[in-house]
Formats: sequence, structure tokens, C-alpha cells
Amino acid sequence: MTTREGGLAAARVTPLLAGLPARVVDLLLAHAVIQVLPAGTRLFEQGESATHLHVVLAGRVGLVAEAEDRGEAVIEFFTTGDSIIAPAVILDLPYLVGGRVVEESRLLLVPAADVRHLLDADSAFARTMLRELARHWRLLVRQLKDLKLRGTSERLASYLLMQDRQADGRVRLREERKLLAQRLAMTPESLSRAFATLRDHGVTATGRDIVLADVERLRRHCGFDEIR
Amino acid sequence: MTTREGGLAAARVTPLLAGLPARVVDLLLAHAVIQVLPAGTRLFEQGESATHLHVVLAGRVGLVAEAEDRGEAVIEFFTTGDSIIAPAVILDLPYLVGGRVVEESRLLLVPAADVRHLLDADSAFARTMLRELARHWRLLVRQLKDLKLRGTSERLASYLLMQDRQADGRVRLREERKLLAQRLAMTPESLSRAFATLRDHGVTATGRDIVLADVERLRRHCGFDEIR
DNA sequence: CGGTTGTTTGAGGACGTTCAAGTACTGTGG
DNA sequence: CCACAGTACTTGAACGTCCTCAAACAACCG
Repeated sequence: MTTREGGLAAARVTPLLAGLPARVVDLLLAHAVIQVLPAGTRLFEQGESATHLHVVLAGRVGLVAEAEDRGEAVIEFFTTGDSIIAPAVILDLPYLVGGRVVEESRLLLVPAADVRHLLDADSAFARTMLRELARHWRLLVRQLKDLKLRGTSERLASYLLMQDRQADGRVRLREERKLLAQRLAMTPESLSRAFATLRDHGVTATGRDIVLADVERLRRHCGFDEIR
Repeated sequence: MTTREGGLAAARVTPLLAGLPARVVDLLLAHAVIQVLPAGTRLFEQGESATHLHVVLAGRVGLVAEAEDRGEAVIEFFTTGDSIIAPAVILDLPYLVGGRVVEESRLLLVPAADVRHLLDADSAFARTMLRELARHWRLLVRQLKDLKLRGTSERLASYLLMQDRQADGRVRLREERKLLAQRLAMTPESLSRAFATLRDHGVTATGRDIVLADVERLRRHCGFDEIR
């Protein structure tokens, strides 16, 4: 499904484009395409050369790593406002990971060459992208900390606390548990047991709705980082 | 130990600064400082607010995560030409990780405010930084793949292959094994056993000098990614 | 040369995976 | 609206990997 004009107007309010001069945005959108894709769609595969910058306008996508005989692992999920695989586009290198639609999503696809050109030509765009990359860099570092320092139930707790943006103790999982398990570097079985463990720490799960009754306790359980 | 002028001249040939107009470099170096620091020096701690961009002019530094009762983990090592913790500086957020000197190093410290100012003012600098961040982003993604998809000896193999820049099968470890173990998310004991396992795959270790007799075999052992 | 620190090896145990059932959802057609 | 199929999730038991603890050995440094 491919729309132009109509959808492109909506793309202009994306954090990535919002602050930019109209002239620049026009150049970026000149050859851009909007796609609305169902869950499960494979956007690109690792090893392919970077053809487009993908911007998530709505929905949820995941970056997926695979190795022979070792199955798949989710590197990270991205949502509304995130641009993904910018590094491959910037460096003009093949994708290190594959892209998968986790939940029906509306995506903006900007040709890689256009992105590279505008990054050079427009410093406001470069600045915005820089901040975006810096933010994502910290996401990955936080995840590495979790993997290297914490066990399964602690990683789950850390993830849930992270998702609780409003800090009201209510989290809605936007991915199926199999994928969440792959993101958290454990099997679905271990994820299930991790949830069981967290029940003793005030976490109740009803389907995809999670309630964190005692956020403070959870933080203590996983040694949560205040640092955003 | 703090030097100015003399050392600052040498800093101009750093990849980060080399391609930039002299006027910009002058601004960056105006309040910058060069420090030569011995192994073990703690550069900054996680949670502190970002005061300086650190550029490694020579030597080796590590980013270290710590959590109570869980010890320390090395997120990544950086060497000559790398700038570290740029994300914290760019976003003006506290460091997510601590900085440690792994091997005596010469560092360039640029005040965070100067960096942010120049990032806004000079698009060439922004572009350089963007590429640097993109490169580092891919380093972290590669590491996440290793952690999520591979076992101990495979992670070690992957690391050794990565260090073998000239692809001649000769690697010199630039960090003590305890730190390498922390970077690879395993104990020193497990690292030792991982080396033992790799002996059967043509890896001989004499102190810090490693010889990879059969690179092809090693790649197969760990499902090595060609993707740079 | 003795003390300190780093590395290896072994034994036992914890955590997480695998394999195998069983239970609960979800959506579809009758 | 219910029956049913297919999928997702949970639970249990056995296993394996990696960690912990402990000791021996090697390397380094004053």
C-alpha cells in the first residue's frame, strides 16, 4: 500500500522534520514514500545495502539480528517518531540487522542518497539527526548494561520500568511475548518465569496489560538507573 | 599532568578535527586541555553531568557500567581517534557509564558547552560527529548481536577477529584479561576456558599475543559477520 | 626474592535452556 | 453464538552452560 501527498503532509509534524525549514523538508519528501504495513512485514534484511532511511510515523518496528542455527534476536524496538538504521544510511554501509514490523505501522521511506545529501547541505537536519543518534546510542548502552549486569527477571523489570513513560505503573506491551523474549535475550519460557518472579514484587500481568503496583520495589529489585 | 599548546598542535591531526577549517578547530581547542593519564585513572563516573567531550589521541580507554552488588562491566573499549561519550555531551545529560583509562593514554578534553556550540555553528563538525556516532552505534549493535546470539567462546572468537584489523591473524590484546572478560560479559575463569576451547580452532595465546592460525575456521566457529 | 596480582584448572551449584505437556487465548466458520 | 483450530503462553523435569569457590601456578614489581 503506497500513498503520496496525503500522507506526506502528516509526515511533516514528525520530530525529525518538525523543526526544519519547509524548503529542506520538501527536498527530503521529494522522493519519499509512505507505507502502511501489517505486523510481520520484513522491511529489509541484514547484509543488504542501505536504500532508505525508515521513519516510524506510527506503530512499532523491530531491528532483528540473525545468525545461522542460532535463531533470531531483537536488538531494539522503535516507535512513533523514531528513525531507524540511520547509521547504515549515513555511512552507506550494508544493514547490520534486519527490519521487521511488530505492530501495523505507518512508515516514511526516504531514499538514502537524499538523506546523505541533506545531511551535508542542511545543518539543522544534521543536528536533529545527531540528537536522534545520540538518544539511540544511549538506548543501546542501557541495554548492554542490562545484559551484562542483570539476570532475566531483573532485565524484564528494567524493561517494564522503561516502558512506563508516565511513571504511573501502567504498561501496555506492544509486542508479543515471543518477540519481547528475543529483545530481552531469553526464551519465551524464561520470560514467563521472569513474570512469575516479578509477581512477588508487585507486578500483575493480564494479557498485554501490566500493572506495577510498587514501582519503588521494582527499582530496587533490578538496581534501576535513574539516569535517562 | 596537563600540557597546552605543544600537545594541542598534535590534536589537530585527529580524524575528528583533521578535515575541519582551522577557524573551527581553534574554537574547539580554545579551552581544551590535553592530559596524559596512566592506566587505571577514573575519568568520570556514571551519573555525573557531562562536562567534557573526551577524544582519545593515543592509548586505550573503556566505558564501564556498574550496578550495586553486581560488579562492573565494560561496555566498550575505545582507542586512538575515537571520541567518547559524545551522546551525553550532545544531549547535555548525565553520563550513563563511567570512563576508565585501560592503557596509558593521551586525551583531549573539550568543554561540553564548546562542543554543543560548535555542533550548532559548524555543519562540517556536525557531519564528522554524525559519522563518528554512526560508527559507534554499529559497534554496539554488533556487540548486542554477540551477546544475544553467541556463547562465551564464540564471543571471544568474534572479538579476536574484530581486533585483527589487518586480517593477518595476529592480534595483540591491549587490555588485561580481567577487563576483556568484563567486556565480553563473562568471568575471567570463563574467558580462560574460552581460550582453551579456541585452541582446538587454531588460536594460540602467548601472554597478550594471539595468533589465529585458521581465520576461516574461526569465522565458521562463531558465525562471523562479514558486515563491517 | 617475597609479596602481590593475574591466570589456569577443578568441583559443585545456580541460572537459564530445552523438551514435552498442558492450559488459555484468538479468530473463523458453522 | 458456539465449536473448533491454531497459536500463544505457562508449567514441569532434565540438561547444559556458565558462575562461584577454592587451590595451584605463573608473572610481575618493588
